[in-house]
Amino acid sequence: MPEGHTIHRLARDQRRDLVGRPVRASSPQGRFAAGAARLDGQVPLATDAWGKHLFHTFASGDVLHVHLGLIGRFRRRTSPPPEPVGAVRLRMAGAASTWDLSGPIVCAVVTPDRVDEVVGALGPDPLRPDADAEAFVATVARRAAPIGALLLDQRVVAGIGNVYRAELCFLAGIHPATPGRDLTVEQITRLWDLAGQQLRLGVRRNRIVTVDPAELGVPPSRVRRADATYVYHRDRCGRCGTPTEVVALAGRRTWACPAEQPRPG
DNA sequence: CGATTATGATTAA
DNA sequence: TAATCCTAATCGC
Repeated sequence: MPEGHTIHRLARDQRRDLVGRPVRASSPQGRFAAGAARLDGQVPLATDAWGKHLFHTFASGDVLHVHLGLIGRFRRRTSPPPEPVGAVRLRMAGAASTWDLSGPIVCAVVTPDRVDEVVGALGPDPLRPDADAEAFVATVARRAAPIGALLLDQRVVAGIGNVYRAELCFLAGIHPATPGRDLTVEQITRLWDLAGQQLRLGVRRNRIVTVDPAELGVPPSRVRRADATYVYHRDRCGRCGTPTEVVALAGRRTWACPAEQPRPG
């Protein structure tokens, strides 16, 4: 679920649902009892996404910092909400909608200074209008690490995860093991542009569909999960049918099409 | 019903 | 590189 598109979509939806009116905060599961008690009754003024980090700034100056990690999830319910389902770390109830958070890797009340620290450690986020594309290009062009590892490194570019890294390399026709410094400026710029396009599509659809739905002849909403990517987690390339190659990069598996992403060298 | 897996990231070794 | 944390869905027996 959670790559950058998920977080930016959540920011947008939760901004509309929660900002400007007091929220009722609670921790049905109990693991965030003190934080929820502190936020209860406070008025969120702004909600912001940076890469995979989500921030809610309250009128008091308190900031709620959430990172979903691998398994974290927000579920929207109608207010007043029904009994929580599963392990709900934080429930934020607004006037018409309630958001239930489970399984986050980070859920904390922090100061604006801490926000600066977190954001300062991130590379440019293609979903932010002010993102510094040049910085991404310059970083990748100088690094010897494989592009498949650099794309997962949040200090290089913020918001890309295991699905998008595989798919972006495929869409650019680049093998993920290619060292960053062996790529041309045009190739790196192409990766940046594709990242922005794909992440924006992800925000709009609220899911990752990197295949061109026209190639499948169905609307995006009816693309099955297993068909939604060209190479990620697939045995065969979704475009040409060639058996995919599995590569371990940055400690995780990624996939490539040997026919359309020739190995470097 | 237990094991495995997952779109993440940090810490220890 | 491996262990670890968070949770829930899915898979195999």
